[in-house]
Amino acid sequence: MDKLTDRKKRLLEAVVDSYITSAEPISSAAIQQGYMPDVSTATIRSELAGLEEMGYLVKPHISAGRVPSSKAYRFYVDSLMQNVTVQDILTLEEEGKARIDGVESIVKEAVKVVSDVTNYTSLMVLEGVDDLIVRQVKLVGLGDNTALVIIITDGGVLKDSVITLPEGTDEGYLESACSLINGSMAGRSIRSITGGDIISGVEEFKALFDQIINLLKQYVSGGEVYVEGADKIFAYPEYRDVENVKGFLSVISQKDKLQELTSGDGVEITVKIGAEEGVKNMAVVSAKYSVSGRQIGHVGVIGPERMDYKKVIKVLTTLGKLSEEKKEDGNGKEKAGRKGSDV
Amino acid sequence: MDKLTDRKKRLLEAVVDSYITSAEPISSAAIQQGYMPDVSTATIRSELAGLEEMGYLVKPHISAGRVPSSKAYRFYVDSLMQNVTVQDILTLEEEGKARIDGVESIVKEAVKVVSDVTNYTSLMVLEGVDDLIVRQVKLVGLGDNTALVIIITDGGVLKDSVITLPEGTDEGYLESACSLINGSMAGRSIRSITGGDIISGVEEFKALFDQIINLLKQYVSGGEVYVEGADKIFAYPEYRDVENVKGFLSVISQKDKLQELTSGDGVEITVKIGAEEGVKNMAVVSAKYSVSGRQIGHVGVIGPERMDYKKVIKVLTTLGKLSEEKKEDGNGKEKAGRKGSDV
DNA sequence: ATTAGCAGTCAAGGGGCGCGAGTGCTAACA
DNA sequence: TGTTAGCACTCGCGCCCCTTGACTGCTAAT
Repeated sequence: MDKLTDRKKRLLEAVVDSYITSAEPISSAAIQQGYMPDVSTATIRSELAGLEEMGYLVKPHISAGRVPSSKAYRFYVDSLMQNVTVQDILTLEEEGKARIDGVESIVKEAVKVVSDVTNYTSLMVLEGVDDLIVRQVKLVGLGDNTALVIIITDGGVLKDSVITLPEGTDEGYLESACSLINGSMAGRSIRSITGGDIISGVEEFKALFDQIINLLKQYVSGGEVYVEGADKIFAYPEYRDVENVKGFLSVISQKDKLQELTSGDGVEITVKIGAEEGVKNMAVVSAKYSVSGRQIGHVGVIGPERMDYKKVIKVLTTLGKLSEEKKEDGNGKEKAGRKGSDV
Repeated sequence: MDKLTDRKKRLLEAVVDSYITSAEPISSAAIQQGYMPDVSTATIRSELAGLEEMGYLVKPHISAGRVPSSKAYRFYVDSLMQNVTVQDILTLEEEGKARIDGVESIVKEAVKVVSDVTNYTSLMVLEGVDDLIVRQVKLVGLGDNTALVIIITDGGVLKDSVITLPEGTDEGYLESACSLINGSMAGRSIRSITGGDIISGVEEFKALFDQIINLLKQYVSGGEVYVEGADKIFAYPEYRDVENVKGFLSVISQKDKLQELTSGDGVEITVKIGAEEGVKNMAVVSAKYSVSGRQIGHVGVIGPERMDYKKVIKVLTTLGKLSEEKKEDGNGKEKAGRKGSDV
């Protein structure tokens, strides 16, 4: 009685499936009608009792139908994951026409699309980018002993930052500093630069080096987060209860929490379900997200535990594949040759 | 009976004041106790009846105390605004030590401080920046017929963008394009550049010009929005009701709505209260926000209609003054000379 | 192993009731 | 004329009780 028989599995899927659409406790009769017309409700009941004992199902109260536990959802998505393949490519055209505008706007568009297509609140968590290769560092004097640092990497330009220079420096100083910096940083990854083994040979530039390395460190910690469609949550009846909304809002306002939730170590798709995974009465599905073949973060969806996992996983998988394909593809619309690898 | 007598005014303020802290209907007895021990509750009642008739007060039901209407709040803040002066500078030290990191992180810090100090959800709406002066435009070739455009203005660097070049261009092309572009754009405001009167004299560079102007246009539409402390809202009992939370969440997820709500034309402090102003059961207080003497957007606070306007207005005013003072000050903490500094 | 039938359980919804907070009105008073 | 005390009235709220109906678990027969 400890093992999931085949029928129990089908039953379990039936319960989860129904509950995902109805959001109300599922009775034995309902299952019989919708899924297993050839066995009696009594049989179903006894099977359900078994599943309940195993912790897959829960009864809100003794005379109510069954509701899936987190464990049930877990089972459900796990069995779902087994046949995840790149199926019919969903109409994510929008993402296809990836704009010229640099990472930020692509990301914004993507997160919007995900939210619209799935009808859940969607997330984009950009992560620290410590494996970017620094291509070039530029210093632009701004007068008043300040200069703008522009760090160009193979993944785009790190955002603007101003540093201060020692008293009384001139353009010449900037130029020599610049070439010195490029000499020791260009071509290396951010990780290795911030690793600490880089020292300006020249005492005069030490402070400058330190400032730039600090900037880089800051970027590494990264963690921009975009949330789209937060109000979509009210489409789901569980959010008539303020407590749940509270939990939801609290999660999506904590950037670090989101970061943690969406980061599956290396896995393509991560699914976190329920309180044990830090999201009471909620679920978070997330996938790696890449632009131009480089992984820059994770896209995700957050919603009720009875999320439409099928749909969500499909959408995220598709998006993931799309964004990865670009690697081969250059960033042009035509894919002739590899004449134009990444940006 | 159509005019607000002096006593009525005091009474009105008393009601709003109490309600702001208690969130419960105010009875005549409560007012007598806390504000006017020298008149009887009966008198107060008859006065309140008058105020109610004038539309300042509302009774949830016939045997309940009074609750302020939006009109009452409006009166309240208006009378408040008359004695807004720079009072005791609040401990906004955090803002003082404005970091080196450029606008973005200053803004993030500011919005966080506002939320923490006021204990409301705070907003920062960055606006289109069409009066920035373009200082310099740089083109950095990236190979593969693409180039990075870096537009340096007196307000910082506009974000990274990649453009495509005509086939078969080389460094020389970039260089001459660059100087041509700078020749016609440097020193001018974004508004005037996008105004449309700039044309590349040379046919060869026309496409390039157009792309850059398009980029600028995009920036002008601007509208970055930061929201901090969204979950603080649950500290206030009106948000036990899901409907209100719904309204709240819906407002803070609409960037354009936030933009509209916080933009008071030229006014230092804007206060929008209630449904007539687009925020049912809520209020939004906002102020201009400047960095280094340049106005870059608006900070604001959103919360229940019975917001602690005194506190909020004080905080925002102070922050506004602080950020404007920098204009005079250079951008350093010590104001000796203009020797530079910042950090 | 499955089924029909039956008794048991309990959430949800509705009506009735008493309490108490707070009002409006009226008549008396300064 | 403005203020006050007193009183009757109103109505939301919480409480209890009841009924209904949707389920289940159990048992005995197939």
